[in-house]
Amino acid sequence: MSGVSIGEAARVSGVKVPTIRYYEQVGLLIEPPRTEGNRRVYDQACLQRLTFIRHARELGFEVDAIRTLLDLQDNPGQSCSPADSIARQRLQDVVERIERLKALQTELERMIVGCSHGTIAKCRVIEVLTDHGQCEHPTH
Amino acid sequence: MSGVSIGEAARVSGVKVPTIRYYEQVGLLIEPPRTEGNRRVYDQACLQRLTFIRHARELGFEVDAIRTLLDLQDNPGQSCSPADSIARQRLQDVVERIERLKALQTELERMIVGCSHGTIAKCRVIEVLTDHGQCEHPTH
DNA sequence: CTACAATCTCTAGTCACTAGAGGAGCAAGT
DNA sequence: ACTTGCTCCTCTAGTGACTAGAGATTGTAG
Repeated sequence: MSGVSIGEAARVSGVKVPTIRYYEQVGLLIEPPRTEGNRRVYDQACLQRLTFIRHARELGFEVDAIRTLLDLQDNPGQSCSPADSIARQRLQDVVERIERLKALQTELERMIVGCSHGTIAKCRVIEVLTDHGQCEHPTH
Repeated sequence: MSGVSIGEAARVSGVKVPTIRYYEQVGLLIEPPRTEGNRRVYDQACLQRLTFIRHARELGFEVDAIRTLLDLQDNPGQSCSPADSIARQRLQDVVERIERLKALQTELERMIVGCSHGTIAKCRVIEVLTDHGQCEHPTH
């Protein structure tokens, strides 16, 4: 017992049905056993794995990184430093992205606040986009 | 005079050569005139348009939004409120993304700090990913 | 028995490029 | 004139992580 259909697996894990099939296709999930009628049957371990994947994806880990993390999870005796470094790499990524987005936020706000809501001819939004010299952030 | 090659246009605008051709293909740029030897020739207006596109892309506007912004720029008599609302939409997007990334940052930091650098069996990174209940942020 | 939902496989589409093949044009040096 | 090497041309296919849809089959509730 305790085998569930793909639909049920989707409901439980929060991963959509086609996405589950996709994960199987790209090798994140091993091919599950089938019923006589050729339907996939998922057991508890598989469901956990799915939840793991969903969670990791939500944290922005790439599928490739997740593959490595899953490999590590499957071999609990190893050093966890690869997992640690993947997570650190991801954190650095996130921090950098936040920085860049904050710069964008500033610039967008300047554009919008400066707009006097008249015609395009005097639109600050268009103007800033046209003339890059008006940017305060030299990052781009 | 004043017509430049695609390579020169790329250098001036900061948009790569294949990307320029791509923009032409998807209709952001009109097809430029050609030399006898079939090479594209860009004039000043085209270069400005390219810079406009690059800048807008750097601010994260989608190609579709840029199409609209370019249309607006071409008709300067109109109200600028569509441009304004595209920019506001984009700003909201950015702000939301920052929020989400900050939550991720927190969670990644908790994962990493909690890791005692032993084996996978005790790895906090893997543990948190496996057991979603350990998340503080209920957003996912 | 008959709807209807859920599942199956397969292909193609998304976005904004990027990479590469295979060929032609062009400018400078020998 | 010739060669070297750069730029340019078109075209197709690949990226990541799915998503959408067609068309067929299976399972289930009334």
